[in-house]
Amino acid sequence: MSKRKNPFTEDNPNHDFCNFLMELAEYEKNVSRDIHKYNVYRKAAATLADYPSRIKSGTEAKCLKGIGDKIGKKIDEFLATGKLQKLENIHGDSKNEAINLLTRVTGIGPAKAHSLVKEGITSLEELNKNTDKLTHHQIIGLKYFEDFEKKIPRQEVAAIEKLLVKYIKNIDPEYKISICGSYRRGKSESGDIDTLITHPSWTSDKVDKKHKNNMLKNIVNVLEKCGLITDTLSLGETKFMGACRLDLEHPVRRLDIRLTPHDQYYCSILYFTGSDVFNKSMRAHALEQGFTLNEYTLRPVGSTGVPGEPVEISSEEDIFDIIDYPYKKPEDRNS
DNA sequence: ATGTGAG
DNA sequence: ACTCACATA
Repeated sequence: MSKRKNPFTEDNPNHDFCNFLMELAEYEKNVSRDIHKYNVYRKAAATLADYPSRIKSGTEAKCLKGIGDKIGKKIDEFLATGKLQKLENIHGDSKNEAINLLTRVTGIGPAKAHSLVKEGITSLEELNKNTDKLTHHQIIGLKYFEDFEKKIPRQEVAAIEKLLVKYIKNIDPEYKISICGSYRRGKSESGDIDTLITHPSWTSDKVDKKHKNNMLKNIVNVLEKCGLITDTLSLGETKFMGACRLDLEHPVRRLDIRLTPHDQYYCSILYFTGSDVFNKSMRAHALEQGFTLNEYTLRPVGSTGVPGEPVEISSEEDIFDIIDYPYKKPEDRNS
């Protein structure tokens, strides 16, 4: 997923409160470097997003978990004036605006943004003149700044998927390829392309490091040769992060490829299909049934709390069955 | 080894 | 929450 900020776009009755709380959260994380305040604001926004009716006052809000005096006051101010002075002041400060801008470049986080601003680099133009201060990842992020913020239409992801499958199966038809994320959940637009690949010959019990090493590198090499992959942000044994493009008529898109052991493929697919909220509730359900579920495996949890050996899984449905959770098609996992 | 960043 | 990759030291 891309650098998105506000998951509360739903038509919930308190969505304007959620918005300003998330703005305050971003400010605390990126500018104040205060991760605790960031978490406090996010928690408050999350509880308000869950609340089914419109909040009428700060006092009412304070009854909710995660909302205290300070946030209650802010809700009152917002109800009375339609804005927050604190936020107005933040937006009026060009240093804050610069940090918020720079942070939108992939690879630049709060720490790097601060050091750049301290050196007087506050715009993309300035950044372009100072690429010597950037890592490779950050340079690519800058190069495609506009493209990377564009949403990807579903049919374009489908076209890229077709090419990925064609080229990779051409290396070895036994590769299994699936694009997860919001695309698999049926969304009409995606932020990036999250690809999972496995091969029956590679399972987690085989610690065949050299072989594994070359598998992903080979795939990336081929995709580069045919012009689909345009840039590499990072490339390890199991994870590629980079950029691709359907053709010259289309923007450059963020592409991630993960190579997963064959016996862990379905847990990975489940995990990377999301949504985050769905994953959380499914993992919670698994725990109630005495299992622990993660990106790799489903394991029974003994009375001692120590996880046992992974359960053998041969489809996504298996996972639902074993923990007795009603099967949900990817399209129904959006919350 | 440690910090930063991504997902 | 947790893992991975990369840069720097």
